[in-house]
Parts: sequence; structure tokens; C-alpha cells
Amino acid sequence: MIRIVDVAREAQVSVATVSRTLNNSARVDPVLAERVRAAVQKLGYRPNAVARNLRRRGTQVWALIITNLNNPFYTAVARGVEDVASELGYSVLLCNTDEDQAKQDRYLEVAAMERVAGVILAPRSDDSDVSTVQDDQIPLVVVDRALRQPVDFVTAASFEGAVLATEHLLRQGWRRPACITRPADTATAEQRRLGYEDVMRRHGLAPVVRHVGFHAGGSAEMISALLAERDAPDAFLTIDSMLALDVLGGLQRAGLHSGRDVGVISFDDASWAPVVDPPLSVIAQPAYEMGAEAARLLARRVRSEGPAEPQTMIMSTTLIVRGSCRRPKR
Amino acid sequence: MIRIVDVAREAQVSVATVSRTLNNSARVDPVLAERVRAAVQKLGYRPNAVARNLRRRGTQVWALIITNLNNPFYTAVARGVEDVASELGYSVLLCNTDEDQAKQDRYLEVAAMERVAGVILAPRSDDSDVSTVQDDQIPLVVVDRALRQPVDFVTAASFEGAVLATEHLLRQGWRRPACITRPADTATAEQRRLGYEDVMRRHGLAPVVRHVGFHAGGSAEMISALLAERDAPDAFLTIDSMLALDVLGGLQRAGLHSGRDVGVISFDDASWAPVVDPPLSVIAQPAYEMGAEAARLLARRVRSEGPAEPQTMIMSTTLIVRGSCRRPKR
DNA sequence: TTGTACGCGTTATCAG
DNA sequence: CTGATAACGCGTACAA
Repeated sequence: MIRIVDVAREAQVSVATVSRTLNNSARVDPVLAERVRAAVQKLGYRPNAVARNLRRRGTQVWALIITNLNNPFYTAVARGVEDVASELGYSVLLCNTDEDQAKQDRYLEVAAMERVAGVILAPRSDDSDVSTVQDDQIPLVVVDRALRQPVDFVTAASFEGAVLATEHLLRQGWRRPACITRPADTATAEQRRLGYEDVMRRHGLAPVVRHVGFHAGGSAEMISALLAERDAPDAFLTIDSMLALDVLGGLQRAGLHSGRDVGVISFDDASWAPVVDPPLSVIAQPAYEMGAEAARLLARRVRSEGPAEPQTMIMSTTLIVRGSCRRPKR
Repeated sequence: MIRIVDVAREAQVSVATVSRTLNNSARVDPVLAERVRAAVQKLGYRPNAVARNLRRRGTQVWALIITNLNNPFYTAVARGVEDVASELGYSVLLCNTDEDQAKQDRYLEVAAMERVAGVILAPRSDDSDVSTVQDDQIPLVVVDRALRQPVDFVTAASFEGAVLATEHLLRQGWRRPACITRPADTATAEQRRLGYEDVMRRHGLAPVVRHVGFHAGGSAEMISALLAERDAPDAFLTIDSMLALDVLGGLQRAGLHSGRDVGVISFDDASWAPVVDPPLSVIAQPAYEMGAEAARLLARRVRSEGPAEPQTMIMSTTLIVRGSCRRPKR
């Protein structure tokens, strides 16, 4: 490996001068600077970031910890984070917890040990423990799912989105919409369920709620069973696009058609939503922008800018009406 | 920040003993070891990975550089890599190049500077420059898309998959299948096109090929135009699932139905494939396993095991027949 | 403006 | 088995 001293020797200057030219950290005689650059070129020198980080007592790396890389919502968030990060000169350590609390804890531990400059976390549960990074004063921005404790937080208006969706369903004439959601310790899912139940209550209707674990496998049976009940739901609100897929599959097996026999609406505007038949109505979240905003907020924290109190940023959701909620007159 | 010396003082031992107990690198008197562990606990000590990496002259981090985080194929690969990595005690630096050669080069540079232990790369083009990591002797495994030069490489049988797909189309009675593919410097896309053309030629049919750039926007128009031609294709083979979405959208706008008016088959078994109407036939790649195998191969390279010559691993693809290729008798 | 020398926090070597 | 100490490669006071 070729070190800074090698460059210094080649350029006939001191290591300090090499360091200074490479980091523009002080004025350097243009002649020497040129010699340094030539030597760097000639030797193919590449600064050792590890040593630099040790000396600087800090890295240029962020950790982004999400629960499911297969969820297009999170990959969109990740792209938002990544774009802003690379713009600002940070690298992103992307960690996938698989909705596993233990894995999440391990990643937080790794982040702390690697002395990352900041962490963006989509927590598994609303009482996830984040003391690992907090104790080390590592800036943390929570994204998507709220934590019980006050922290910097970027999310979408889940409750309102669910209200929008449920009201749209009822407006079309569906009377027994069900809400397919995720475990109750998932903040976002819970907000959506509450929004749904709120509308149902106001309309004097009985909520029908089903919770589906993340490591599915059972949701297909659950949906088929639900469809076979005596007072089966006549519509569905699913709180993420993977659950929408499950419901669509269930309808298919039952020989039912959305936009005709049942209404379907889901959170997240997946890329396939406009292409299924009929196209799926959705509550879209600005996923990419959420990631980008979380990143910008983190950047401010890393630079210790802005107010000290935790910031919360709630981005609005959009109802996109397609065909899957239609209810023909009968 | 709390350092190893603080622990040593608290436990009334030397730093060497602390280090040894924490790394199990040598026998330590159980009594002292217990005192160390107690001190670690009490002080909340967490080893500084940056310092460790400097001293050990190496990290426990891999870089995974892919072209598009939104492509479910690559997220599946990433999961495979990540699972094996975390099993083996490595962290993964996930980088998204957005099909941008310059971004890819920057990430390779970052990987080299961060002294990652290894790199897994899905290159933008078949003549991407990987000398940045090769010069520094950083083990490299290329995944999915081949490079012109010999390197460790894990991929799926693209040519054969395309042959399978095209023959299936013809078997159903379609006579003018078109191939919608990606730029010709994308090794995998090119293999698929060649497989398609090979079958067409053997059947004495004229190939119809369209290349679509990655930053789409134009593919919708292209497909609509293609559909409007005099001798419009009566079937489509798309080489990835995003192109399939484009084709399905085009058919929808043209009022055509797959599995009736046209046949459609695509590479990659996306999660939505079984749910569109009719369900989409596909050539499935073992994406997760490809990632896992690439990771295992990289792990061997990092440990300098196995033969020195570049290894190539070609995993087989599977034709999954659903409804989208059906051709009713007329 | 330049160079020398020390320290960042660990691990590994070498005496004891 | 333990402890003192020299690296690891870089950035930056401080002195020149």
C-alpha cells in the first residue's frame, strides 16, 4: 500500500504539505502543490479513509436502517437518502433488518462502533431502543414509523391518508370495508387503522380489522377465510402494497373482481398499480422526498445546525383514484 | 468518548488485557477477564472500529454496487448478499449507481479509500473500468452482468432463458414476437437479445428488437408506436420486469389484452406477476441465490481460498407459464 | 509558507 | 499469563 510519506518523498516535500494540498486546508505554494499532484498521479496514491477518520474522529458515513428492502416504499426512501447523501459527500451504509428487532439492535451497535456520522432509522416497533446511538451522541433521524420517545422524525400523514381512503370507499357505496394492517406496535400501521376506524365510527359502521405479520405466509389463508365469511367485507383498505398484492391474489382465487364485486384501495403507489386490471386506487406517499428530507435534516444535525428540540415533519399523502374502487349500480 | 484505557483503569489491568479479553485473542485469567467485562458493562464501553481497522489494516465491510435499487431483481440480489454477509460478520455498504458510469466510478473509488474487504459489482456496462479496486488487490465479484475481462462472476443463464421464452411464445402460435431490451453494452440484455434472435432465425422469422434506455420516459411512446405499425408484433419478450410494466401499460392504452390479442413474457418473477390479469408468464432468475453465491465466493476470496483463476457461476433460469402467453384458436 | 512531531484508539510484539 | 510500548496512516499544532 502506498502511503502519504511515499508521495512526500516523491514530491520532495513534507507529509504536511501533501496533506494540505490534498485537503485544501491551507495555502500551499502552487509549485509544490503541482509537484504533489504529479506524485499522487504517478504513484496512484489514494488516501486511507480509515486513518483519516481516526485522526478526524469521525467518518463521512451514514447508516440507513430499514426493515424491508423488498418493500418498494423503502427502496424509494433509500434512493432519496442516497441521492442527498452523495450530493453532500456522505456514503450510506444500508442495513436491512427484515423486521427483526435483534437485527436492528445489532445494526445500531455496528453503526455506533463504526462511528458513523449519523443514522436514519425506520424502526421495527414504536418502542425500539435507540439508546445505543443516542448515548454516543450520534445524530438520529427516524423515518416513516414513529417512536414513542421524542426524536427527529419524518413521516407521511398516515391517519389522514386512511381517512381519505375510507371515505372514498364509502362514497362509492361500499358498506363493509375491511382494513388489512400490520402488527399494532408498528406506528404507521396503527395510525392507518385508527384513521379507518374513525371514519367507520362516524358513519355508524362496524370496523373489520385484520393484522398480518411481516413474515407473511398466513395472509393468503386469512384473506380467503375472510372472503368466505357470512358478512364478508365488500371492500378492502390495505396499509401497504404487499398486502394489496395479497388481497388481489385472494380475490383472484375467489373469482371476485375489484372495481365490480369488491372495492380495493391501498397505501403506496407501487409501479404495478396502474397496470393491474382494473388499475389500483391508492394513497400515495412521497417516499423519495421523505428520504431526501430525512437526509437533509440529518445533515443539519450532523453540522449541529437548527433548533435543539426534535423536529417532526409530516408530509401529505395523495388519493389517486383509479378503477379498483368503482361500484357499479345494482 | 470512552476508550480502552478507561476500561483498563477501571478494571485495574493493562490495555493489552482488555483487548485480549474482548477479542479472545489469547488466554486470560478468568478473574481479570471478569473484571474487564464488568468494567466494560459499567462504563458502556464500545470498541472503536475505526481504530481497530487502522491497526488491523482492513475492515469488515463489503461494498455492494448495483445499478438500480428500484429493480426488484437487484433488491433480491442485495438481500442474498446481505444475509450471507451478516452471517459472516461483514457489513454491507450499499451503493446505487442509477446506471450512471461516473457514479459507479466514484463508488469504486470510495470503496478503495474506505479499504473495504471486498466488492460485489453489477457493472453499468461490459467494459466498465474496475482497475481502481484491482490495483489495490481488493477482491471483486461481478454479479449479473458480465465484464469483458476475466473476473469472478455470478450470473443466470440469460441466453438460454431467452431461448426458452421465445420458443414458448412460438409454440403458442405467435408469429411475430418482438424483443424489448436494454442498451447493447449491457451484457445480460445483450445475451437475452441473442437468445431471442437465435430462435427467430432457426424458425426463419425476422427478429424485431427495440432498445430502451434506463432512464425511460420514452418507452411508452415507443411501444405505442410499435403497436400501431402495419406488421405490429403479436407478442413481446421483455428482458426485465420494468419493461414488462411498460409493455402492459402500452397494451392497456391500445385496448389490447395479453393472453388473447398478444402474448407477453418477461424476465424476472416480480411479486406482481401472478396478480395481473392474466397472470404474467416469466423467466425467473434465482436472484436471492445469486446474491448469496456471489457473497460466498467473495468470502472465499477475502480469505484467499480456492483456485486463483477467476470463477464463473451460471445459475439456471426457470420458465413459469401463466396466462399471458396463451393464444386462443381463431 | 513549510516541516517536525505528536496523537487519534487499537492490536500485536516482546519481555517479564 | 500480563504489561509496556511500538506501530497502523493521517492531520495539525507549533515552531521555524
